[in-house]
Amino acid sequence: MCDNQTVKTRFAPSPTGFMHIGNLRTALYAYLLARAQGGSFIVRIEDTDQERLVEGAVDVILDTLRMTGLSYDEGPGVGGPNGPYVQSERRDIYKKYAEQLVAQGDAYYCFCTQERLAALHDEGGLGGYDRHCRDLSADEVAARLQAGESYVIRQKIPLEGVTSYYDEVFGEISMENKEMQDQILLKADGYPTYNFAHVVDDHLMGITHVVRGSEYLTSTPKYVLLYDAFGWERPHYVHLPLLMGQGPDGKVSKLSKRHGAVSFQDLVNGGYLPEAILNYIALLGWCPKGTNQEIFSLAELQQSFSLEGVSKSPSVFDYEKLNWFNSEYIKALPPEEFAARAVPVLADICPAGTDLTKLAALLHTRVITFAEIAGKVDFVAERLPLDAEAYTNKKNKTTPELCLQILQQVRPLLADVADWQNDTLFELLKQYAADSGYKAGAVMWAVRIAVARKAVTPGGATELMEVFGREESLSRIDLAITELGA
RNA sequence: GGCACGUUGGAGAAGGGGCUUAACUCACCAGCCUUUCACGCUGGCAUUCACGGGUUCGAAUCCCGUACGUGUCACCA
Repeated sequence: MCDNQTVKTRFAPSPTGFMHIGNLRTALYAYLLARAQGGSFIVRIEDTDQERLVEGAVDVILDTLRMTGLSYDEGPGVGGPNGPYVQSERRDIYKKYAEQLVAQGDAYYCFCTQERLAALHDEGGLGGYDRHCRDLSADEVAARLQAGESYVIRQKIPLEGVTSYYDEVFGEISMENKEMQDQILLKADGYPTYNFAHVVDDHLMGITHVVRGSEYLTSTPKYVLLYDAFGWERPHYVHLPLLMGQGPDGKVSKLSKRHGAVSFQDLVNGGYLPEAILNYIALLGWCPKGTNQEIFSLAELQQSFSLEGVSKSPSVFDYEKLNWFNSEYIKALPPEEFAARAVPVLADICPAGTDLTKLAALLHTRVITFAEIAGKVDFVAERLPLDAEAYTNKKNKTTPELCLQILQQVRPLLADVADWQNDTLFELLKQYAADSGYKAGAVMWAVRIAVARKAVTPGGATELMEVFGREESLSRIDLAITELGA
């Protein structure tokens, strides 16, 4: 074990084009584990699958880390003493180590064709590779290599015995060697597989804690065998419970696209704040000790994070709870900041003369995501078609007829208001209600419906009039009177 | 199918032999506040910890089995 070293973790994503939320959480935990103890955190790009390369995918990953504040000490863009940090640029390294393993007798050349492998799979089913080339003679191997035959290098797994390792969250994990395949280390195209490359790199880069999803829990014995074969010190393993999604049928499975927006960028585009997303996923599979706190900044997470709080059981990603976090973060935004983000959106859809700052203020406590804004102010952007029945309200006992009357009486009063402000308007209507004997609620209802032309609005009658401004407000009331009168 | 891991309310979860008549949060429901909605506030929401045995004076907590779920068995990571 390596207790005296400082912790060094890594995030090693494949550039697949988007940042899966589960991946982000893995990155977060790896980051937190290192930072909580003053250790370092590095990023490595695992692009050994040439067929799955996606243009610009690395930038997506790096942008996400930047937006979430997960800073790294070594990696693409920042460099470091253990580079390069992109696996496709390290091919010579893997080849060298793979050959070393062959020389030691812990790996072997395999010349089996893909067709043979496929046939094996078709007939036998679940047996896997039959180790056909495991015991080829040295001469035969040399000859076939000489002849230029295509080959891969496979790991020579012991036929008997048990391999176990200790996982920091799941505990002791044991696996019978006979359950393991002689997995491919080096592919025919010269690239290493994940199974091999990550072991070599983690060792060379000095990684002390391997943090990754629990889908690797049962393949880790194979990796441990590799460390042992090289005589390298094994790292600590930290497998994280899976992130699940719940389908419409109620069934849960590994969170994937069929469950909706599952990438960081999808969520951001959906109006979620990076801090809210990060905060939420931090709590999926981890719970702080001795506190019920739920709102955490990245800095606070760094302070509180520890492995003991990591759970073993998978957790279901819940958009409702994410919504709650997001609305909390939005409410916590200073008004100016909220306005700075909302006003540009509003400016695009609202007519000139609208008080956008006031509108933004009304929206501040009523919005769950920024993406919702447009839908909430549609009534400002245009005069919505309005059914007279909208004037009927049970609680305030209003009817279209009553509202017409109120509007007709209130309209000249409003026209005389010099100071077109919420407070002034509100006092005026209240006074009118007192004078006329109508319930204040009824008056407000009539005016609000007339002005907004919508049943549910962000803000009350006079708040909305302030947003609309005098001219538009009176004009809308006139329209309402005409419509109700007809 | 083999192997591995998991199982506390609709979701996230605390609790890890007596302090639990099982915290807290989301969702949901009811009420209050109120210029609709939202915000905010108050209260409700598992007599029970997948099930069955066992250990113990005592179990959600320890042991065994069963069921269910998920993951994994690629020249993908």
